[in-house]
Amino acid sequence: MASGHPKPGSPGAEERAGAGEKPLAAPEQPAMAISRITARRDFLAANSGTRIPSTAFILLVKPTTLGETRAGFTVSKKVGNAVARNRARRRLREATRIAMPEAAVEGADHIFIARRMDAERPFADLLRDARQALAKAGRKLGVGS
RNA sequence: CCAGAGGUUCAGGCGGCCGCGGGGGGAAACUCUCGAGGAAAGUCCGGGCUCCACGGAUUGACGGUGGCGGGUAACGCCCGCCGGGGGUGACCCCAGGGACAGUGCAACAGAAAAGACACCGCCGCCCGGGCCGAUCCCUUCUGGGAGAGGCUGGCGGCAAGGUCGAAAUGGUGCGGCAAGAGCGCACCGCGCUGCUGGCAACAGUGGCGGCAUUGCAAACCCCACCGGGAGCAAGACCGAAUAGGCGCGCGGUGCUGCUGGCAACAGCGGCAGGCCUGAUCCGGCCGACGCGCGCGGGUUGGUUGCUUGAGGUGCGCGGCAACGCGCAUCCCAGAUGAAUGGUCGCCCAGGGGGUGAAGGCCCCCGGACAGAACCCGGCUUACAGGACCUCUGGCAUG
Repeated sequence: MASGHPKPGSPGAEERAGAGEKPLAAPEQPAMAISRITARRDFLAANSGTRIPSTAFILLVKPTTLGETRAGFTVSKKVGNAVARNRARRRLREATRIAMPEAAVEGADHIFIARRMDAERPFADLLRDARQALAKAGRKLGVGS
């Protein structure tokens, strides 16, 4: 919340707003900011996006007009019990935290749907899968648009 | 030392680096701090809390509980005790009220399964019938007759023994008898009853009775006691459009009788309908439709409820115990597409392999069940591997 937003202005200029306006990709920002998808309608909307299957997950990418890059995770009961589902979601989150700033499609929604073998796959492999899937999505959409 | 019984407890540890959620500080950069479980699980009981419903009496239905006493906010939980069963023992198991209120069921096997029976068997009598038949008599022969005895049979008595079964109409012993039998007696068991002990369940004991009284109530049932419904997606607040809606006041419903009126209709009386409970009674309330006044908003999102509580820990006191009381001290997750993760190193347990006489050394694998969702008290189920305490039986030593 209210991340970064370095204000070039003088610190003395007390400006009470700040929270309202969205920072539009400051030029000095090294990587894109990733926010989280939580609303059900956004998940449903992403169903029509580009679909990239991988070993431990399925990636859905859907460009939006919001101007921000977002990620969401879907872990159904097919994955296992509550412990297995938590673990799958956390590992996916960690992998995307590392991989997305460098490889995500800017301004698009990314949905990761966990598969059953998610929890067993070594983390290094999972991370590589995420990078490859994101790169593939970038190529597809780049060609498309 | 071996085998076993009961209980308590842990749930890998430490440290880098990069992250996540809550709270505090700060103008900011940032920083400090807290962050899953014993079952968080199943949602099977009991509560708190919230909203809804709720006039009284009687009765019924449905669900639950079931030895006694205690603990508790409460319980179907816990503790202690009683009774029954199992074990050498420590200990363990038991829905453990009622089967002379009624109905029902008791498969198979077996002679017989509920007020019953006689298959084998035991005993007595009958010798009448059938079969076999040593031997003897008659007859030329065929054949006929007598006939001890055996087998089979008939009538009656019996239920001890055998057989079947989950269960067989009390058990053991002695007497008794043709053989037997509670037929008689003693003890045990059972029923009724008195006394003593105990708050009680119940125990002990005296008298009487005779074998009466099969089992199943986790079959219906009977008895006693208990029980409103829904759940934090409860509920509250904030903000926007349309429609339905809701409350109050006034007039006011249907059928029918009489009276008045040409009629519309009016007056008086009786009956009816719906709701308040499944039923009955008492009691209460409502009204088709019209007019007037007032209120308010399904859903989605946000905020709240939301974590300080029948709370944890320590000490003391009371109690056999469950537990209670007092004092001190601590604050210990609050997410909501849902935080507690990723990775690396060392150590600790575990498994496998290699080497060695062995202590050991090296390598590989690798960490049970499982994730808070309003909060407590229980129950049940899942669980790698440990640690500790108490007790029992046996062996050895002293």
